[in-house]
Amino acid sequence: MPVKARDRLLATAEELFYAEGIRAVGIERILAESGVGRASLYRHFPSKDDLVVAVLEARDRRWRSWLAERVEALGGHPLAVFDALAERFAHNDFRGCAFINTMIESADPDSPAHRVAAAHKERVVDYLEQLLTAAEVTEPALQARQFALLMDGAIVTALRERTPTPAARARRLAETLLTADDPAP
Amino acid sequence: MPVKARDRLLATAEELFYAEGIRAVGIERILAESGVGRASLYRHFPSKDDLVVAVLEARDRRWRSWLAERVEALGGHPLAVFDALAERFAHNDFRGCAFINTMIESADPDSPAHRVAAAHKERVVDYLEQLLTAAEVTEPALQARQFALLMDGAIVTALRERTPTPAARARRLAETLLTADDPAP
DNA sequence: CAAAAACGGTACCGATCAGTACCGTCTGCG
DNA sequence: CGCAGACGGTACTGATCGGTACCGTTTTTG
Repeated sequence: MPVKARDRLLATAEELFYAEGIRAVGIERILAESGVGRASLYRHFPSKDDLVVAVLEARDRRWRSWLAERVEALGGHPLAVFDALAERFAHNDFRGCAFINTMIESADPDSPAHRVAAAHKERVVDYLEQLLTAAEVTEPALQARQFALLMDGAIVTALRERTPTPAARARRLAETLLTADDPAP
Repeated sequence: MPVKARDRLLATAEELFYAEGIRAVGIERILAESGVGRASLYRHFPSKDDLVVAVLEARDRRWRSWLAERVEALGGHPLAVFDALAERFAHNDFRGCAFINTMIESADPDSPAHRVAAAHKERVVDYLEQLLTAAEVTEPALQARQFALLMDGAIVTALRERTPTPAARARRLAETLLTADDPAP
């Protein structure tokens, strides 16, 4: 057990929160499955909410760097984000977007968890805008939001249908978007 | 108090579940805000899960008949579904799609609530296919799933951005979809 | 009109929730 | 080597969870 208690807590909490939901997972479960003592948890995180925020912030960083890495590896084209999504949808432990799930579960928009989740999505939109600007697309800011809408639609649909195909379908939609708006009026 | 206890329970539970989430709302809250006695609740619904299912089934019927009515009133064109969505997004008590929220909150795909929510989405896809078939679109079955993806994407985005604009943006995406695939190879 | 069903209110159940306090032990570092 | 901080384990708190049992009253209905 070379890993520190704090890291084990974050890893266990992230796994359980993603798989079953934040509200559905009690402190007891996290303590049992991580092997961390009760006092140690509250020494690192004053409350469950603080643990939730820490988990989401870590996941935000990891998820976005993963996306950038995959897009890079697939050629750097904006459409590659949908190929990256398809990879994630294929995992059988896929359970949608942790940040969408958090915004839905933590209904209050002013709650810390909700804010962190919303901030993540904005950062993703910013990244998409960078990609689209680099690809010399017209109106990259607007197109980035269209891409984000397609990504979230694909994620929710994949969660519902339990297949990776929505990624390919969203990609086709994004293609028609780019080709249709290329010759601007 | 002309309304029966059962109806008041369904109405109160639906409102609270939608606004704050199923898990976040306890039986106590529903009893207090509906003015129904404890025994009466368990006489009509053996458990909270049964109440949840009954609420979702009622909402499914009402939501789909509302959509059909709005689309009819807006001319019957498939794209009208996005105009209907825009109306819903404008309400300040909009909190996304109750069925998406339920599938996320009730993570287990085999749970009764999750199944009812998934069944609702399938019925919406069926309705979209009818609309697209009537509009003589090529491959209506596939296009219906594309429309559903765009609807869910718009709903999640509207929840995130807290504006009705994602409906218009999803509609534009659907338009390019229809015009691009009209002249099939 | 009277029997029956539906009703609202209250007390209670065991289980679980997040969080606190204190314990003895282990470990890394000066 | 010694000690300070990090650690795991246990016992406990008050609050709340879903659910049961029983109360007397109101409303419906045959």
